[in-house]
Amino acid sequence: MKLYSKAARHLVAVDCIIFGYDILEKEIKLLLYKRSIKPAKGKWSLAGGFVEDDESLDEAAYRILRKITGLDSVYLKQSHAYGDVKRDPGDRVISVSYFSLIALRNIKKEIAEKNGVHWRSLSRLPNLIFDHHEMVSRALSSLQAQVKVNPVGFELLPDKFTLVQLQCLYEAIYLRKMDKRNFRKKILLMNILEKLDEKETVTSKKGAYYYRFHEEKYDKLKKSGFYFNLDVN
Amino acid sequence: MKLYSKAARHLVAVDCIIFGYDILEKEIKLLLYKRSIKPAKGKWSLAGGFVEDDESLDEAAYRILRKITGLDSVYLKQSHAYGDVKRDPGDRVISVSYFSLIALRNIKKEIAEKNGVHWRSLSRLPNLIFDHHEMVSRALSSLQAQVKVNPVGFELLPDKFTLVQLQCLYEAIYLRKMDKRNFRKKILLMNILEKLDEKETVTSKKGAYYYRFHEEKYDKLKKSGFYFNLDVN
DNA sequence: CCAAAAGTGTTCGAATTACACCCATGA
DNA sequence: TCATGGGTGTAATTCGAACACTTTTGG
Repeated sequence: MKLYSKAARHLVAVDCIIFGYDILEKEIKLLLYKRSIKPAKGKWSLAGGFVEDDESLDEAAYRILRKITGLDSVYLKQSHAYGDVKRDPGDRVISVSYFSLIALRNIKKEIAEKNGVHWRSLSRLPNLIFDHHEMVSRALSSLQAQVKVNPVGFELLPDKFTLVQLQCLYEAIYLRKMDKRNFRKKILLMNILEKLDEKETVTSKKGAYYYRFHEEKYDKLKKSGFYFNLDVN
Repeated sequence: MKLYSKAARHLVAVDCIIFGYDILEKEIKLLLYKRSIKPAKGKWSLAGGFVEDDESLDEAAYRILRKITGLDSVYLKQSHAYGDVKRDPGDRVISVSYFSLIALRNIKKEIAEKNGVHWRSLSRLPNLIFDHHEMVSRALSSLQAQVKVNPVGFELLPDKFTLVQLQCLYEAIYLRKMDKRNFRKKILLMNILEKLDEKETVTSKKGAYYYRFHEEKYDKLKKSGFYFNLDVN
């Protein structure tokens, strides 16, 4: 049905802020690519695309994410809608931003490189087109708020990770150091991690035990009124 | 410029979740109106409208708010974008929701009634069209999160208010009772309220002192690293 | 004088912070 | 054997929760 025929129609895009965590460099990275169309062709940009007639906003975001990363089931959350009339010099485009968390290693290199995408450290971003910097900083705030209150940080890590790695991830997200003993105490007391027998022996001689996020435990706890909260000095 | 000529164009609307606080009934109310166009003509709806070519999303939301309430400078914050293909049976419409806080008394009755709008208690809402219920519940969550961390609750009260009124407002937002002594202790210790000499003597014989939100104090404190936090048992 | 609402402090327990040394191991 | 990173516990403090009586005054 087309009952609103007189109203204006707009180009609507989605832009994806794709966060990854580099476990070696201990840095949050962003997936950027060099824009292939005019205007601002060749400039650094978030991954984005126009919303089609037959897809929802969420579906559009997934489509773009899948196309660029080759990944299927990833954490994806709407962040904010940007609607300034002149935000895109190419035309009036309303854009809804999404942020996504992916484990760096999972991304298929070939697909990524074929699409001309690159991981760039959050702390040394190049200039981005349009209002993409604003999108990033808003998404980072959302990310910081999210990981405090939901166990989504694990999305950025491999299945098996050490407590040191987990802490480094949180430090990278919050841009500050945390106390090792307090951090470990808090996360372990939650009882949502499973300690494995295996050790990670690359970064230290002694080796650090691997842990795994135990989703069933977490779901059960959550149902019985438990709230994840990882907020340490 | 029109550089993206091949992409699909969409109707984009904004819908406003307008919260008011009824200081007498101690209830949060929502400004609803009876839809005047097909489909769902005559059904209860949020205040909304299509985004024009020459206005941003924020501007569109302000325009609608102004038209419906006659008010100019109100608290308005983007909440979420809704993009399901079939969310509106009239046509494919992408809608960005905004929530707004206004002091009930400020609204100009004539304008409101001329527009056929009505305040409805949040706890006994009628059926709303489309996905407007979801918009409301998401906006309520945002409101709850906001008033915890920012002094925006005052937007829902008159300039002068008593501590009892402030507490009742918080209780209405959180849907639970709070401890009187702890509440007062916490808000007063923040040192962002100004106690007036005047008393409110309608609801009690003794009378309750009026307070005012002292914005300058708050701004100063905020600059020096203070964080508003009103989270009481 | 009494009903009704405003106003006021203290105690207890839990959570958060601060803090420094031993352990295991490969080179 | 020693350098490197992993792992651990306790004391002090702060913060949040629970809780009940006095005050004022109009009718």
